[in-house]
Amino acid sequence: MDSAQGLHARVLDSLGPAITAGEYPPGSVLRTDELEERFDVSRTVIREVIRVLESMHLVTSRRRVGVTVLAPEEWNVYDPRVIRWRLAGPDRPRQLRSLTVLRSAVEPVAAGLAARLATPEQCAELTEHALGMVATSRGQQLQRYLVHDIAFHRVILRASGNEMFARLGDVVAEVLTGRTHHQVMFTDPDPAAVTLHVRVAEAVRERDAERAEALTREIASGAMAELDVLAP
Amino acid sequence: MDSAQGLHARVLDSLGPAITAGEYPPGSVLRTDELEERFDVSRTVIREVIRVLESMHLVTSRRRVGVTVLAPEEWNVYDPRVIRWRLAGPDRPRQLRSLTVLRSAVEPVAAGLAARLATPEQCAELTEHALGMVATSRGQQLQRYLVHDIAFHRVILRASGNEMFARLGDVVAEVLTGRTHHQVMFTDPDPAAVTLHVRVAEAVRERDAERAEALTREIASGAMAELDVLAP
DNA sequence: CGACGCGATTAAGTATGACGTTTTAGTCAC
DNA sequence: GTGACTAAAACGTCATACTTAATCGCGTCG
Repeated sequence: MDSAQGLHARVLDSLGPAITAGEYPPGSVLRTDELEERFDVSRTVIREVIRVLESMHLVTSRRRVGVTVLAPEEWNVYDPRVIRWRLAGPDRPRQLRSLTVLRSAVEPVAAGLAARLATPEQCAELTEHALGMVATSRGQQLQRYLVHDIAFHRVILRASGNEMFARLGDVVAEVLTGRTHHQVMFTDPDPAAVTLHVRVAEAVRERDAERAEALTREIASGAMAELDVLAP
Repeated sequence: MDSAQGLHARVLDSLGPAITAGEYPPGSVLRTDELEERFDVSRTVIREVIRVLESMHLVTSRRRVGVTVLAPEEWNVYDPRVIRWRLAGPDRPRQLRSLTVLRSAVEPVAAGLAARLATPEQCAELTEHALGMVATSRGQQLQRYLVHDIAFHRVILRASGNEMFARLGDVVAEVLTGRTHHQVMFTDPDPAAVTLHVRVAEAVRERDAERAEALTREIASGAMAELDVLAP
């Protein structure tokens, strides 16, 4: 997933998760030359990493003091990398909850907008993926089901015409992927959820914003309920 | 607002807005040594700036090619700085629209959650700021009104107990501030909106989630309507 | 005895030159 | 015309020297 093509990327993908995992409690101080030695890279690389972490508000760098780890409330929790790191760490349940609540707020509104704004092509994509979900919802084809599920939600968010909603596509993908991979999900997807997706596609196709929004709200409720079962 | 305490910060606050303003169309290529000369700083500084811009997905850096400006769809539109830059540039109307739609999706849900989870202290703060809004809603006290308005929405978002909602406090503040400063708002705030805020505070205090959510939806509708008047 | 201030120290910030690495493009041979 | 090989261009990394600002401690003054 993380290609880590450069040295700084490698260091970042090591240090970032460590911070979001709470290995360095807020207020901890890191010194650049210490990190230099720890990762066996030059100062250039460390400084670039620090700058990026700083831009995520994970740390703050002050002269004569060092690089201080910030409190979680300061973090840029919308940064896709921060989300991914937290999903991979001990904060995972809490993060999943936050994201699911966010989804439950955004996706219904997005679906309503999509019903008004979706292009014929997007309607077609939506239907296609909904049917794809139906087709792969039985017989341990979770992997392929997931692809359609993600694509479906992506299209909804994109079709809403709101760039900020569209950008949440990655977040939703992360959540759905996480659900499939990390969680014990031996059983096939809930048939009710599958049906709901089909009906959302229908509502959007028929430009019925109210219904699209209401149905998506149901999907979101389902996701919340599922969360109560699977996350502490 | 931007203190720009370091060289890299200064360069960033010059290059970032230029990119989000579309001065460098997607696909444009910047070379580091060219930037070095343009800003009269060392490679160290330029490289750090590039790394941060890269982390915002504003640009991508490839060997033998240079630093390529990415398409707006790629941008991390949730990064507070990107939001600020876009609000300050020609993309402002579009950005305001996106943010207001986002608010209209999130804030009602946040208010509903706040009604269930707000601490007594937060309830008190809410009431205080609602009353503050009432007190300053007449007689050209926009500046002081704004403070209470921002604080009110911040408390709602924070009281929702969702860290991702809480993080939108800055965004809302940016939008509300922008409305007051950039727009021609000679008239006093809409009395209906003020009343709605008071009633939301009431609903939260009485733990009436449904009502808090519905009332906040009305506030959001108002903001959307106001936008139709003021943004192209 | 306490408060204020000045200097010394420390760690980040900046500059610079050298070298490595990757990717593209151009050329030459077949 | 196609292939491979080479050369150049731009970023990536390293090492080092120097600058700047913040903090700590010591000393002086009130």
